[in-house]
Parts: sequence; C-alpha cells; structure tokens
Amino acid sequence: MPISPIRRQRRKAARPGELLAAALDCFVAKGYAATRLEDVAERAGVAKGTLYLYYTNKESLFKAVIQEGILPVVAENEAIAAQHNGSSFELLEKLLDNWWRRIGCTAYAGIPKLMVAEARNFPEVAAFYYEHVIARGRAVVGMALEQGMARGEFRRLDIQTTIDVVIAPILMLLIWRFSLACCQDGSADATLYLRIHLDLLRQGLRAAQV
Amino acid sequence: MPISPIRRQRRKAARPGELLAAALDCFVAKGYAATRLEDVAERAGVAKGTLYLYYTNKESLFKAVIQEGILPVVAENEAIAAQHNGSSFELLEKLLDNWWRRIGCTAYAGIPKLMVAEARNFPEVAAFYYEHVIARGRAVVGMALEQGMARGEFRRLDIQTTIDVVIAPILMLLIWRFSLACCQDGSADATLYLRIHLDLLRQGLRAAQV
Amino acid sequence: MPISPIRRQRRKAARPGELLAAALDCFVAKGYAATRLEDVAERAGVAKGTLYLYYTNKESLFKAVIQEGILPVVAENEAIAAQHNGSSFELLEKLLDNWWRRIGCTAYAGIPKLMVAEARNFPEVAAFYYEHVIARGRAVVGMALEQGMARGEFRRLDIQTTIDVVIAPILMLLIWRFSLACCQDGSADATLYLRIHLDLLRQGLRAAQV
Amino acid sequence: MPISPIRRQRRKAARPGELLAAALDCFVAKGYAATRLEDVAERAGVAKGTLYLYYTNKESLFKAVIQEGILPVVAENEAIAAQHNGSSFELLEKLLDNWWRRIGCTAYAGIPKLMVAEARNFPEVAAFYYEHVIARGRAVVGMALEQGMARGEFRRLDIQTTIDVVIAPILMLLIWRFSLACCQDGSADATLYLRIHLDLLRQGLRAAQV
DNA sequence: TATGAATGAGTATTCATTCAT
DNA sequence: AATGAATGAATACTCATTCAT
Repeated sequence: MPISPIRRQRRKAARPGELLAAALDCFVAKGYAATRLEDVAERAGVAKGTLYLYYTNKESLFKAVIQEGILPVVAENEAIAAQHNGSSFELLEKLLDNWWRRIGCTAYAGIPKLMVAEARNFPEVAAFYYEHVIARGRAVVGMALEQGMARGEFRRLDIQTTIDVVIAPILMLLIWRFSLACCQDGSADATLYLRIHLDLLRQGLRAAQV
Repeated sequence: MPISPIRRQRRKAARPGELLAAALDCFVAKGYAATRLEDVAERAGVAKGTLYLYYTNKESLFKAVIQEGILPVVAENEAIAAQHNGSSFELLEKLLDNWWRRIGCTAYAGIPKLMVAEARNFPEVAAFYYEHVIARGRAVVGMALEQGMARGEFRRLDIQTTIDVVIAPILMLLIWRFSLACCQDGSADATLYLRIHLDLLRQGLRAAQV
Repeated sequence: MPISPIRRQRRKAARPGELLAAALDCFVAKGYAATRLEDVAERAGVAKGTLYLYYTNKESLFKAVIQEGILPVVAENEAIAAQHNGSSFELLEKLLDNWWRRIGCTAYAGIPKLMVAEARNFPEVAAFYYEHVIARGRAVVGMALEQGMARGEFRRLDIQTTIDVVIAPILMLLIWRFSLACCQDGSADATLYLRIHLDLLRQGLRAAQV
Repeated sequence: MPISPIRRQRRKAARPGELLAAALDCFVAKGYAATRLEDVAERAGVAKGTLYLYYTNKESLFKAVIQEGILPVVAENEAIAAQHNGSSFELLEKLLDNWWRRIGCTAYAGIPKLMVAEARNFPEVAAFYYEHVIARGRAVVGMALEQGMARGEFRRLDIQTTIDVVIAPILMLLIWRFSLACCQDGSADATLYLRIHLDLLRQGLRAAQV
C-alpha cells in the first residue's frame, strides 16, 4: 500500500502554513527589510525557489503573513461579546483575557510589533490590518463600554478614546516582548500585568455610587 | 571678508544637528534598512559624501540619532519629581504631561517607534536606550507610585508592574502616531486621550476611602 | 533531458577554474586595486553576482589566484632534484629550465610580478607564497649548490646568498615580461637569456682546476 | 630682523621635494591605487588641497615621483664610464657598486618596484622610465661589455642579452627588498649578495686563457 | 513540484578633486 | 599660498528574482 502520494499530498497542503510560520518568525525577529528570503526558506526546510511557487514575491509573502496570521482570531472576540451575559466589566475582562491567550501566547504574538514597524512602508497592508483587526477589536471593546455606560455600570467618557486607552496596555505588552524586553532583567509577568491593568480599569471605570 | 571663516565654522557646528534631524525623519518614516543614506543627505541638503565626514557609517548615524535624540529630555522629569510637592497623583499627572509635551510634540516623538522596530537588530543601541531612557523614566514613575502608596493616597499594587501599566498608554500613543495612525479616519485627539488615561488612573489608583 | 543535471554539475565544477583564470589575467594586467570584479566576471563570461557564489570577496579571490596558481608546480622541481644523477651543474640547468617551461610559458607566469606588486598589501598571502613557493624553490637550488661544492665541482661560496643570485635572473625575466617589457623594441629572447645566464653560471661557479 | 619671509621662501622652495618624498614612500609601500592623497599630504605635513597647488592630480604626482626620482642618478654612471681607465670588469664593478650605493641605499630604492608594479597602468610613465633609466643604464653596461670583449678580457656573448643577465640581480635585489623581503627571517646581506654576483660574473665572463 | 545556479539592480562606502574662505 | 569642508563618480557587495534542469 503506497502511502507516499497521500503523504506528499499532506505535505503539499501543509507547505503554505510552514512557509508562513517561518516567514513570521524571521520578519518579527529582524524586520521586513533585514529578512532574507533565503533564511525563510532554510527555516522552512525548502529551497529558495520553492517559496516562489507559493508566493509571487517578498511583499506578497509579507501580506500573507499578516493576513493569515490574524484570520484565526478576529471572529472569536465578536462571538464572546455576542454570547456574553453578565456585567460589562466581566465582558471587558473576558475580551482582554481571551485576546491575550489567543494571540499573546501564540506564534501570532509578534504580528502587532511587525505591523507597527512596517506600517508606513506597506500602507495597504496596514489598512487591511487596521480594518480587519484593529477596527473590529475596537468595535467589540466599544460595545462593552457603551453597554456599561448605558447601564450605569461605567461612568461616562468619550468612548472612542477610552477604547484606545483600554487597549493600549495590551498592545504595548506584545510589542514590548518583541522589542526591548531583551534588555530587561527579569522578564515581566504578563499575567500580573494584565491583572493590574484590569484592577485599575475596574475601579477607574466604575460610575460614582450614589 | 573677515566674517567668512566664522560662517564656515558655524556651518560646520550646525551640520551634525541638521544631519541627525534628517536621519531621524527618514529612519522613523521608513525604518533603518529602507532608509537610503542618499535620501538622508538630500533631506539635509548635502551630498552623500558629507555624511561620512560626520558619521563613520550608517549604523553610527543610527546610534547617534537615538542617543542625541534623548539627551535633551531625560533629566527633566527627574527634576520635576525632585521639586514636586503636592499629591502623588498630581506628580504623575505632571510627569506624563511633561513627557508628552517635551517628547510627544517634538521631532523626537518618532524615536520610541524607531527603537521598538529596530531593537532586535541593534541590541547595544536598545540596551543604551533602555538604560538611559526607559529605566530612568520608570524610576521616576515608580517613585511617585511608592510615595502615593506610602501616604495612603494610592492603594497597594505591585509597583514594578504598575509602572508598566501606567506608562504603556503614553508609549503606545507615540508609537501609534508613527505607524498605524495613518489608517485612522480622524486622527485621535492626544489631549483627550491623555486626559482619559489620567482620569481612569486617578480613580483606579485611589485607595479605598474608609 | 536526463543529461542536463550532469551538464550543470560539470559547469559548476568548472567555474572556479574559469573564474581564477580570468581573475589572474586581470590582476596581472592592472594590479589588485585597479581590477574591477565586474571586469573579472565579464572576462569569465558570468555576472558579477556569480563571483560571490564561489569566492566570498575580492580578497579571497586574490588569495585563491595565488594559492591555486602555484599548486600545480611546486612539487615538480623537488622530484627532478631527487631523481637526478649527473653533475650538479646539470641539475641546476634542469631546474632552471624546468621552472621556465612549467611556469614561464603558462598562465601562471604573471604570478611573481603580481605577488611582488601586492606583497605589502597582503602580508599573509605573501607569507604563504614565500613559504610554499620561494622557500621550496630556494631549497632545491640550495641542494644542488651544496652538492656541487661538496664534490668539488663548484667553488665555495655562501650558499644562501648564491641561491638568490642564481634565481634572480629567472624571476626578473618573468617580472619583466609582465611589466616593462612592453616598452622594449624587440621582445627579448628568453631562451637566449637563459642560455647566457647558465653559460655565465657554469664558468662562474666552476672550482679552480688545479 | 624678520627672517620669516626668507624662511617661508625656503619652505616654499622645499615643498615639492617634501611632497615627492612623502608620495614616494606611500606609493612604494602601498602601490599607486591604494595610496590616498590624504595620506601623502599628512605625511608631508600639509593639507590635502595643498598637493593640488603643486601637482595637478594624482597621476601627475606619480609621474613626478618617477621622473624626479631618477634625475639625480642617471648621468652619474655615464660619467663613471667615460672617465674609467682600467679593466672592463673593474668598470662593471664600479657601475654596479655605484648604482647600488646611489640608488639602493637612498629613498629612490623603491622606484624600480613601483615602476614594475604600475608599468601596465601607466605606459607613458613606463616608456619614460625605460628610455631615461633603463635604456641608459643598459647602454653603459653594454659599453663595458663591448669593450671587454674587444680587448679579449671577456669572452664573446650576445651583448644585449648579457646586459640583461648582468643587471637582473641588481634590480631583483631592490624589488625584493620592497616586496617579499618582509617574509624572510634574516634580511639578506646586500653587500654579500653583490660581491657574489660580481664574483660569479668575473669568472663567468672571463675569456678562456690560452 | 522542487531545486539552486545564475542574474543584475540597488546601496553603502571611498577618495580624488574642487573651491570658498 | 594654504586650508579643509564639500562633492559625486566609482566600485564592492547583497539579495530578490528567474529559470534551466
């Protein structure tokens, strides 16, 4: 029984993912320009030319890294928000926590730093990222804030701006880990960081108890 | 006729600053690798070769951009903290506000994004930046927090981690402006952003009133 | 169809030799610094980048030119000396003659001039050349002289210095051909030159007949 | 009494010589291409621009180095030959010895190596050198040989070729000292070398005593 | 499909040369 | 005459991309 064609099939199907994973690692570690396609190929265990069978050039590989990298996650938080019943702050907690667990602990964790570093060189990719990740992420957080304010659970603040303030520490946590964290002595404890962020938010957002 | 050598002298003295300013703009806009020294020279209004009269190579120019870019500011916040009397939160307010006004509104505003983007390619520069900017900035904020907790003005939280949470939105604000901000419709209002961050913090840090 | 990979293989195996030949020609004609790698590539019928697939940089190409250029020849004279029986002067004759025919008439003829011209810029290469070519060549000539003196065929002279005097006209012949020879009207007759050198030596070295 | 204008005058008159001396050193040590005019200027103790007040460009400086470098010597040997009375071999001895002492021990000693190394890049300079140094030097040696053969002091050999054989060890001695000599353990004894060369020649040239 | 040898456009860097002072 | 700041042409080297196999 010749299993090999099936395996080859499997192999072929797995290729794009392997290539993207290798590319993501390289891009995050060294930036777009300093990443040599030869390194990506080597890390993926293929020859340089093989990359071009799957992606037309370096830029399209970069786009794919960003785009594929976020597809697994974008919808989840929206589902969480839709299904949630409970306090608005509990929803915020769930959202930030989920985002951390589903992005922060995965291979995709490096994408925000990568996107930030290259946004100005790849405006379309940045626009895509903004639209499909940032905007949707902001929208969900915005919903939680609106709901909380409507209910009287949160005090009234400008929502669009508050969204940014709420999200910033999470983004910063990721960016930090892929940039200056190497200079720190003890690597910061992400769990503690998130807990304190939420602690401050809980009390900070709370509406004045009459 | 007799003033000319002086003029020349003046020109030569001014050159490094002009070159650094041009380089900072380019590096921030396009990243280290994508910045061509020819562009830097052109923006500074000199020829390519002139750059090499002042900086031995691209890397040393980059280092100078980072190092010179921060020297003007590091000490200020420390002075503010030393001179402050008033509540600890007022000190935090002053610090964040000053940092914003002295960095965020100047040409140096792009440095954090640049440093974040290139930290892994220039570990020594990152270490220098961490030691001379980040560490000192964190220390001042840490002092304010400690003082506030000691006085009973703030509730007790892990200080090192709280520092990061407090600083993160400020860093993120700058990074954002030099990366994905271009994708946003209305550019966010920094003043409002800072106000809300401080609002949330004020209430979030406050010790329980018995 | 099936022979093609072999052909490619053959090509790749032949490349280094073709590149070295082209580089030797250029280096000898124009010197190290004035030789542009693009010219070498063009002469070898390849693109600039191809050179770098085989030699890491200009200097390593230069080293390879010198080192590969002499490997073919160094051992021959030693073999001749080992096998010789006959008068010591006949051995000297054989050695000089062989050296001329095996180096002087080949593509390697330009190496001594090249080495002389660049010795001070590439001390390690010069040391390598001295050790593997000059020293061994001197040793063989030295053996012939010692033998001749021991037998009473040659008169007694300082051997180390006599070696240099004996070899000098041969080296000079090569160096001349690749430098000032172009200014001469009739290019000198190398055969006659060697004959006269040996004629003078035969009589000059002869021990006084009692 | 203001001596300064005189001194300045003297200084100015001395400049070309100082510049040539510095240039000769640099050219000999590193070759034409690898010599930076800035180095020449520094060695001469002047600014870069000053060089251009005396020589229009690098090439003309090189030409001057060669041409000035030999002017002091060319005529001497001719005078020696004209005044000589005594055996022809004694004349040869005088010529070689004088040449060694007047060139070999001076700063001009490096010129032959320099000329050899750059002859192909500067054909006109080489032609000049050939005509004014080589040709005249060969002519004087040729005269000695002819005279000796005519007198029956030397045996008959092709004169033009014999000239080259006689001169070669002297040239090689100089060339060697400015190239591969650095690789040798004990630097060769030039006096001994010349003595042996002449010893071999004396006996080698001698006509058969009937 | 997959390979990797070959290509050549693009950039950092050097240095002879100029010229305002 | 002398300076040295400034220039820009020239060249080593890199790496994305192609294509014969």
